Amino acid sequence: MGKCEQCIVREFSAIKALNKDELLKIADCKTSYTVKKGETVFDEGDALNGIYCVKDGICKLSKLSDNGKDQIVKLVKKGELLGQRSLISEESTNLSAVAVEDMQVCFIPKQEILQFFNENNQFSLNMMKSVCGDLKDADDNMVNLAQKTVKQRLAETLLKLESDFGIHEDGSLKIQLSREEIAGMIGTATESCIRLLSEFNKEGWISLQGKKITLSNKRELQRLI
Amino acid sequence: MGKCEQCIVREFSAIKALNKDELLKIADCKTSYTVKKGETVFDEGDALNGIYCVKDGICKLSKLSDNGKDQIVKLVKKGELLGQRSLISEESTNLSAVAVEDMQVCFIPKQEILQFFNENNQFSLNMMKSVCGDLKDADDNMVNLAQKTVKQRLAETLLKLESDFGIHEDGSLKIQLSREEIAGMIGTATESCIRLLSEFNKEGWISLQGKKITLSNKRELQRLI
DNA sequence: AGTAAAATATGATATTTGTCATACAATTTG
DNA sequence: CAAATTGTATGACAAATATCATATTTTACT
Repeated sequence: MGKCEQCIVREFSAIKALNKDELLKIADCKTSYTVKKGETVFDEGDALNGIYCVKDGICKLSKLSDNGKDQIVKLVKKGELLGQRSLISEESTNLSAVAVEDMQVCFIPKQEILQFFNENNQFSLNMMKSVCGDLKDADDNMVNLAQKTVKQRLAETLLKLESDFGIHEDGSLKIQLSREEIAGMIGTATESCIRLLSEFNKEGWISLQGKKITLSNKRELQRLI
Repeated sequence: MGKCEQCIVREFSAIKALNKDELLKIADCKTSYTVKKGETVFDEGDALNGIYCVKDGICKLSKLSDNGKDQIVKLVKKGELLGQRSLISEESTNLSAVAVEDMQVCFIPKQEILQFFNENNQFSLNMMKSVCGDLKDADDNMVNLAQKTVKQRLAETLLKLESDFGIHEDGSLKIQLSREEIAGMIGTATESCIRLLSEFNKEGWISLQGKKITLSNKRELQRLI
């Protein structure tokens, strides 16, 4: 079993507030495993018995709408935690978590976390900050969905994907999402998303090579927003 | 200065975790005042030096979009706190708070709250739960904005206004919002909102008498969603 | 490699929603 | 109380977006 003390992503979440002893306690009770691209970490409505620490990879948090479409609420990357809201609220999850690329995750049982809440104020405060950050993002997203056009949202999402997840040496976005997933992020029909990507491509703002997307004119994309 | 110990809304928020002494401390440093309908509690971008406890009345939390429209993110009522996110994140507010009806609010300085975070775990936990509740609502809202039609969102909003704020003896919604505000909640143009309200009225699902709205066929409204 | 399945692309069309114009009603103000 | 302002209502039209149909390309699978 890996030592949390030496885990690279230790510093990226509320966990950074834990001391040596506390980290040893986690290392002792955690379960590490791999989640392949497309596999589910948890499903909407599941009762979680703990939280997940994402050691590597990316997953999407999404919610199935009545019309059968999956709305992506957030992309979670290396270093972040999964399932805090559900644990804190003592409710089943309201979102599904599905790997967008192969992941390594560690599951930490509920009771450990609850104990840290009681014993380590900085841990609680960090967790609060993290949830507050999510809330701010969600509010911003709401305003975008309500008030901006699909075109604007697509441009904004592309820029955000680049700044959040970076680019390959060839300049293309590191994160690879299907057209359907991108549509699910911006809240539109898959066909509309494809159509607009084609349009952006024709305008020369982006270039498409299969699934690869390269932002070739960020200034113009920015101007759209 | 009023005693927080005897305040009716004490039980409705994270504050319920505070003991007698802690309540006395708040009572000692808080500032109570009135905010008239239409007046601002704080503006987007303001740096807050504390949080507000809503003793009476309702306010809207909204964000101004680039297109000049105000998107309402949440309605805050009696008993709830205002400005927690900003305080916890140590950031300026991302939302404006404007009274929808006359309010009585108490301002509690930042340092008091931060001290409670350090000394009272249950208070921290309650606050976390409250923020998590907001996050869940925001996620649900995002999905609705992204995947449902304006008609569905209007029906849902009307039903929610009734269940959250109740009705008068004559059956009409207790909370009175302008058409523009309702439009700002569901994320649509004011004219579209007015048009749909007229349509609902003609269908006999609601009845309109001036600003008063009565839900006369909730089953049909529910069916729309 | 060859076939099936899935993802991407694009056209045609329908529907939804926004915008602009204008009228009317209600409310505020002097 | 009258005038002015603001809010509500409705029509006509334009724009944005969804839906359905159908290719085409890519990927997955023996």
